[in-house]
Amino acid sequence: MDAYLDKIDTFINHLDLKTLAVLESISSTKKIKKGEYLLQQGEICKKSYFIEQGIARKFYLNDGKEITTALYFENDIAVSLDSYCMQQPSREFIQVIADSTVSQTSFLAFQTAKKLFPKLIELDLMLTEYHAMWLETRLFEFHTLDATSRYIQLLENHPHIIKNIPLSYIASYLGISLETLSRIRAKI
Amino acid sequence: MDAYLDKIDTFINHLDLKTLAVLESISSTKKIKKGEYLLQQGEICKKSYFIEQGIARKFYLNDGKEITTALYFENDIAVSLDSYCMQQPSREFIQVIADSTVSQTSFLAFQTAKKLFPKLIELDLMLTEYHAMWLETRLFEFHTLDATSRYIQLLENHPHIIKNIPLSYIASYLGISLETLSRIRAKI
DNA sequence: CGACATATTGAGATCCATCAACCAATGTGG
DNA sequence: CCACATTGGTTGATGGATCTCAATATGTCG
Repeated sequence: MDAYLDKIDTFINHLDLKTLAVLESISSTKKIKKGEYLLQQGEICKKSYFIEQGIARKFYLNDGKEITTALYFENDIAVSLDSYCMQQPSREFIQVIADSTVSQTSFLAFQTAKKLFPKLIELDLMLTEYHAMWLETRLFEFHTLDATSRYIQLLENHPHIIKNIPLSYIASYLGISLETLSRIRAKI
Repeated sequence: MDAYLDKIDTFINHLDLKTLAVLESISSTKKIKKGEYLLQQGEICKKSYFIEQGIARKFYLNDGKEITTALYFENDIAVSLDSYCMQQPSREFIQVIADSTVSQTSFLAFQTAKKLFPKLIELDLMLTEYHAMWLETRLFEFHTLDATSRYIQLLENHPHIIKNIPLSYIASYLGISLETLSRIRAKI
């Protein structure tokens, strides 16, 4: 799947200057402090957030408990997919959990830009495909791996996660309790 | 999310005649007998399969056990996403589990057609977005619901499934054992 | 230092998988 | 048409993985 990221990268680097300029013009960089929210539950996700630097997480509330569904690092794009695609209120929160710099792009501006610069539709498609493949990988892990294996998998693929993120977020991202994760770590 | 399907439907119905004709020309309808495979593990997924009539499932082998990852009915599109997008060997099988009629579209032909008829890229994007949202829903269920709730959820959203599909497939689709599913059914 | 978030550890309960036996329906070859 | 295999489903007993509740540490930051 990294190959696909490369493909996307190459695609962007080969965009004509006008298209690149438009992309630039509809994005703006912003510094966000740890703990602040990019998106609140109930809001419509009107922007996509490219993490230039820092960490963010996406989560929702279930019976008052926070369930972390995604963790974002440098070069990841954070959106609440259904809210973004359908422009409906979001069930999810997106929160920055370390001081960060994000480049945000308005959904509407991007829609307009896509009409004028069709290459951007292709880009959107590739990004969405990548995200869908990532979701399938994650489902695969829930389907086949037990808690310990899921954690090891995470360790191997994203070693930086453990150093920077509270265990409680990681545990809920893995779909296990904080205590179980702690025990898993003690055992390894 | 049904609203999004409607949107896609509307989009297709408003395509210009030429684009529709191209879409038609690169697709072909085929009858498939129960048990036959649309895609085998190791093959590259070179086609997408629109189920006009019948039932199919997607699964992979894990330690020799079949894990069903998707169930397809009328109007669903079956592909092995990563194999299709990246044109790499598939980990998954796609098997027809009832006599079916499918309309298959070649990946390559579709790629070519998209170059000539950009509306098709938009269509592809919408379909991919829909699929990604579906995956998120499924992940949500694995994350928050226990076996019984997942089954009930399935019952409510897809009552036709239970009538037509062996319990063993449903169980593995839900990520539980056949026996557990049987007990859940007895209890409800 | 005190306060509050973060992490570890223990004990008991619960969910679910596994193994194994069994039943019912369907189909197949002789 | 019968004997038997095959497939799909149920049921019981047991063990393991993981959750929950609760107590106790270990930060970390004003």
